[in-house]
Formats: sequence, C-alpha cells, structure tokens
Amino acid sequence: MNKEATIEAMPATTPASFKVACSSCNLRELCMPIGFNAEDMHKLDSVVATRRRVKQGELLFRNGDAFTSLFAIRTGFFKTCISTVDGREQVTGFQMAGEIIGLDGIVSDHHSCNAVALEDADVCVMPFANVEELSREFPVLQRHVHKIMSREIVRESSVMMLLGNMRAEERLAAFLLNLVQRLHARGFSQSELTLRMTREEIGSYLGMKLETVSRAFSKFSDEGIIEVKQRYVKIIKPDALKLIFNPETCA
Amino acid sequence: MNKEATIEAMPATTPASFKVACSSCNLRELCMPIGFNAEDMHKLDSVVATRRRVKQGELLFRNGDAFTSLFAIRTGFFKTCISTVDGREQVTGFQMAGEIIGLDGIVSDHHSCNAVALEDADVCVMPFANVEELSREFPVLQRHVHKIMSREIVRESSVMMLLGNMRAEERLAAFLLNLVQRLHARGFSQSELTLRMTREEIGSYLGMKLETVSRAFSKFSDEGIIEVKQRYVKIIKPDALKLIFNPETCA
DNA sequence: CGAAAGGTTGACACGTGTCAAAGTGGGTGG
DNA sequence: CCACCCACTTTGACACGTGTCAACCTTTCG
Repeated sequence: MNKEATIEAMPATTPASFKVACSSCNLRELCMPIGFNAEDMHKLDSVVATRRRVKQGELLFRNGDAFTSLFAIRTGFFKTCISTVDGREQVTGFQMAGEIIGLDGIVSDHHSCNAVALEDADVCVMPFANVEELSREFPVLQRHVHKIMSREIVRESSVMMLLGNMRAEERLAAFLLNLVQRLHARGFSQSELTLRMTREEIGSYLGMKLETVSRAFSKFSDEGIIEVKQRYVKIIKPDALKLIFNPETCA
Repeated sequence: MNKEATIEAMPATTPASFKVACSSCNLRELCMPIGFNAEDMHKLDSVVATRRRVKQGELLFRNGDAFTSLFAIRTGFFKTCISTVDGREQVTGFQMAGEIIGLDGIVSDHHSCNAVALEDADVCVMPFANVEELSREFPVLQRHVHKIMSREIVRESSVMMLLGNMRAEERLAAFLLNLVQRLHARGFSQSELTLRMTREEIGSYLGMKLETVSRAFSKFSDEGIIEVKQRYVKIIKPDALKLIFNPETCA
C-alpha cells in the first residue's frame, strides 16, 4: 500500500526545521519560480515575513478582512468559500501544500471569501507589498505571480464548465481525477487518497447536494471503478473515470 | 426614453478619432489606473501597440493560440467560451468596453478559451511584455494589473455561486442586474438594455438551457418586473429583481 | 419573397433535491 | 479505557425544477 495521502506526511520533509526561508524550502518548486541563482534566492527570502499556524476548523482569513498578504500553504489543506445572506455556501476551491491563497483580496483590499483549514495547517505569510516590490526587481518573480493568478482564472473557468454543463457523476469524476493529479504532483499515490473534506463540502464545490455526492460515490464503487470507505478512496480504474469525464475541459 | 444601450453609441465619443494612445482615450478611466501625471501618462501610451478590428462573429483569439497580448475593448461586445470534445460549450464571460480580455493565456503562454465578438468591435492590443515592463517601472500600473486579475477571480467565484446554488430565475435576475450595472457605469440607462447575445449564450453562461432562459424572461414579464421584446429588455421593477436575487453574493 | 436563425410555448421525462431513517466511526469525558 | 455522543455517511421514497422534444411564431437578410 502506498503512503497515505496526507499532506502532513509530505515526503522528504526534514523533521520540522522551521526556517522562514524560501531558499531552503522543499516546496519552493511548487510556489516559487525556478531560474533563480543563489544570491537572488536569498533576496527572495524576504518575500516571506512570517509563518502562521492554523488549526483545523479555524479561518486563515474571512470575508471582509483587510487584505495585506498572500499565503503560501506549507502543510495542511484549505477550502475557500463564499456565502449568501440566506446561508447558502459555495466552496470556491480546495487548496493544498505549495498553493497560494488570498488572491481574491487584491482587487478591493479586502478578502471576499473565507479560507478555512480542513486540517491543521502551516502557511507562509507573504505581505503583498513585498511581493510587488520584489516583482518589480525580478521579472521572473513578476511573471510567476501573473501565472499564478492566470492559473486561478483558468481553474475557475473549468469549474464553471463543470457546474454549467456536466452531470453529477461527471463532476465527481473530474473532481477525483483533479485531486489525485495534484496529490501525485506532490509525491503521493496516484490511485489512493484520503479526502480532507466532507461530502457536503464536495457537493458545495460541485454544485450538488451531499446525498447526490454519496450516491455517485456508491455508484462508482458498485461499478468497480473506485473503492470507497468514508474518506478513503482508491481509484481502481482511472481510465473508467476519465471516460466518464470524457469531455476534457478546454479540448 | 433613454438612449439605447449599445456600446457603439458610447456617450461623449468624439467622432472616431483613432489615436492609439491611452492618454487621449475616453475609456482610460475604465481600463487604466488613475493617478498618473501627464508625463508618465505618455510613457504609458507605449503599452498599446496597435488596434485591431474584429467583426461580429469573428474571433479575437481562440483556444490554443499563442498568448502574446492582452486586449482592451474600446468598442463592441465579446463572449469568452470554452468547449468540450463532445461539443458542449460554456460561456465563461461577457465583456464590454473598457474591460480587459485575454488573461487566461498568461499561465501557459497559450489561450485556453475563445473570444468571440458579438458585435463589431475595436480593441487595443497590449503586448504583455510591454505591460510587464511598464509594470516594473510604475507601481501604480503594477497594482492595476493585479487588481484586474483579482477582479476576474472574484467575478468567476460569484458565477460559481450562481451556478452552484441559485435557481434559474435567481441566475437570470443576477445576470440582468449585473449587465445594467455595468452598462450604467458606462453612461447608459440603468433600466433599459439591448442584449447582445442569444438566449442560448445567456443559458450557457448561466448553466441552463435556452428554453429555460426564455421561460424565465416570460415569467418576469408576466409579473410586470421587466418588459421584454426579443433582445430589448426594460427593467420595470429593479427592486423586485434584487429581491429574487436576494442573497447578495459574498454578503 | 423565401429561408434561416432566433425566440416562445407546451407536454412530458428525468436527474437531482428533499426528507427521513439508519449505519459508521472518531473524539471525549467519566 | 470504555462508552456514549455527535458528526458524517449511506440509502430509500418521493417531489420538483429543469431538460428534452416538438411545434409554431418573429425577425432579419439575402
């Protein structure tokens, strides 16, 4: 059995050496641009001001908070969500190690969503003023920041495709494939994962009710495509999943 | 009766003086940052390389095209859309004068959607290399670019809320309110508009079928909330529309 | 003037939501 | 350390909103 897909158990994590330095961070390749020499790399370290721990269930930031910083996730797992006055909630994304969170706050200087830790997390606080200042000095960083924002725009577009055009099972298949792909890029199994979110949160992200999510899981399980036990999921037939999600977004 | 809400009939448009210069553009306040002095403003003119005309039905760029430039819409109206291998289409947005289009291409150096002119259009071509170079020189422009991208991220989040949580009539109400609000910001009526897109395109954007869009229009009309005749829409009771869309996104 | 594209409306089907009940597992306090 | 509790999940029965299919109408344009 492959190692469990928990971010806490990141591979090659040296036993908690808590440097606040990108230059010595093993996630650098995920959240920072490549192509820096050693000297520049040390200048880059000044992007990150501090670290911050967020316990499971706690908020990294909430709707309305003043925006001052972006956050790079070191460990842990987040959801971002917005909600209506009448209590309906929309999960707008799930974020894992190496991903950047907080871009929503730039436009209005205030965050427009909540960021909730779905497991104990550790983030790098990057004051946006630092990011912008260093971006002016380093075109590579500038381009990187632009790419991160563009990537988020493209991701949201593909979620719009899911929500607007796909049926429940297609959505769940796409969701699972996306999750394992991102976990695999972080050194985890491409067939096994442990979900960090509830059925309700998955449903909110995918625009369906928790019962529908549960039914879709059961259906995939009955068909031998996946193995499910609560939060644990094993993908038995990835090709079958891809077939269900046949219409590759942006083909 | 208020003037018709067609972008071509922009108010205070001097009779087609076709300068390629932001400093003398009457849309500057919409797509460029404020707070530039006259001297800097002229440097800023070099962001825009050329102009480009796009006829109704033609594409400004298509999925897969190399990304080189952002485009600022001077006149005209666009939709951006992505499609699946099996032909399903998702409209990801409608863009009008003063708005920036092409941000999707930054992440991969290739566009990931199609941009189609829904009426004859005229755009400023801004080579992204120019934008980045000037951004390094002018923090105000840098911040502006970041805000534009962040605004797009937030907009897409609110569409996710629409698609994931709202019912057909709520979606259409939100859509109409958003459209008139943007048109009003450009000097048009806040109660009358002429749609530039078909029922099918509205439906694609809002995740519903054209028949459902049509029915929702008829329902609003029957209730005296709006007046509809084909593409012409007059909002009789804006408050009723807001009530239908009561859950203000991100409340 | 005729054809094509877009829009409206009706009848019916079907996917997903709703409501309810029961099962499962993890955390916590005695 | 165990037992209880609570949050989460699964499953079933039924309802309902929206999709599907079809017919007809309106407008535009060659």
